[in-house]
Amino acid sequence: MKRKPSTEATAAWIRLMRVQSRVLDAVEQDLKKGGFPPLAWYDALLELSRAPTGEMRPVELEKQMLIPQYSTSRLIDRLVDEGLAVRRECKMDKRGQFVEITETGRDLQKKMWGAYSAAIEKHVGSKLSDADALKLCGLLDRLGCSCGEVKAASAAKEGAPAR
Amino acid sequence: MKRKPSTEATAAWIRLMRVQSRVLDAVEQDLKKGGFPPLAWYDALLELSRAPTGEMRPVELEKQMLIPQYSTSRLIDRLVDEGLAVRRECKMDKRGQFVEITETGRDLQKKMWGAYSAAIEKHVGSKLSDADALKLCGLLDRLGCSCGEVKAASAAKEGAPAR
DNA sequence: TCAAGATTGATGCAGCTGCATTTAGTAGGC
DNA sequence: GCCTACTAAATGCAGCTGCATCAATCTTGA
Repeated sequence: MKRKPSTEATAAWIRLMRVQSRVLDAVEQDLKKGGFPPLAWYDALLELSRAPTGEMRPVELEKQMLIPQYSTSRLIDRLVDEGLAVRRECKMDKRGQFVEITETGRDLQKKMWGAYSAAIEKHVGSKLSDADALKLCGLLDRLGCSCGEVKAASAAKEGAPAR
Repeated sequence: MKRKPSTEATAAWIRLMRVQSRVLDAVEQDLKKGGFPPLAWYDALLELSRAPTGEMRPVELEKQMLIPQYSTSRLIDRLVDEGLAVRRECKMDKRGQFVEITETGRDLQKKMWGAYSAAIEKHVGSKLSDADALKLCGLLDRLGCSCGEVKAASAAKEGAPAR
């Protein structure tokens, strides 16, 4: 069971870890400089804003964002504290609730997309041709442990979820 | 300044974030199941074990691992608490110190490499041919914000640093 | 020689994560 | 109806991260 990975695989692993961390840091840093909250907030706001009614069950949000339950719970807390979302009771299921994005929340999501998209362009787009970006996608997808595909189209218009 | 990135670049960004997080999780999970400490500990032990004298200044460790100063300081605390390293005073510079890996530390590093390398093979190696792994390296390197190259050779023999 | 500035390492604080547990409500079987 | 099993969400605790700051020491230059 030992010394199995090839040097190539190991090198790919190292780069995957290093480069992701560098690029993520750079993007988060750019957002912070713009006075914006962390990326996770953006992801949540984006999901909420995409919901046809503007509201979602925490459970759904959790599935969309691929983060654990407690994490969702606390993220919602923070959004609500900042007035970016509100909790609504769920009459069909009294255990549950709905989370609805506010106008402030929608505004912030849009403003963040400006800074966020600029950061993606700066730290990814400008360093890779479209063809190479596609190649990278293809290779990365093969590593994705059967993680559902992300349609490029869905990300293109209004924002991109991370994680 | 808005809506700049191509859909290809955005898709690459999303996958970079998602896949890295999945793969890292999977590897960390495997290590945890084996009863081992987190990857960061491994990285530190590896750097220390590679030092010709078995000891390093925290500042050097910091530079090697590309983590912030306070993070190094606390990581060393934990290693020392667990008997994996010891602090030694530095006579040339009384502000500073040396950190030396213990035999226990060396043993742990070696044992961890068994589990770690198996995890790399399982989650990366087995999903990519060597040629594709190299392609992936090439593409990722272009995103690396002038981060120093990692020689494949240095990683091959005894372990691979993350981050 | 001595003050100003840089460097080394530690630490208090706040926020976030994971884990386990708790609380509350639902649903199914009998 | 009532007991059990399940699901939705919240929360207490520990550990880790980032940020700012601190104390101690070293270096430099006038």
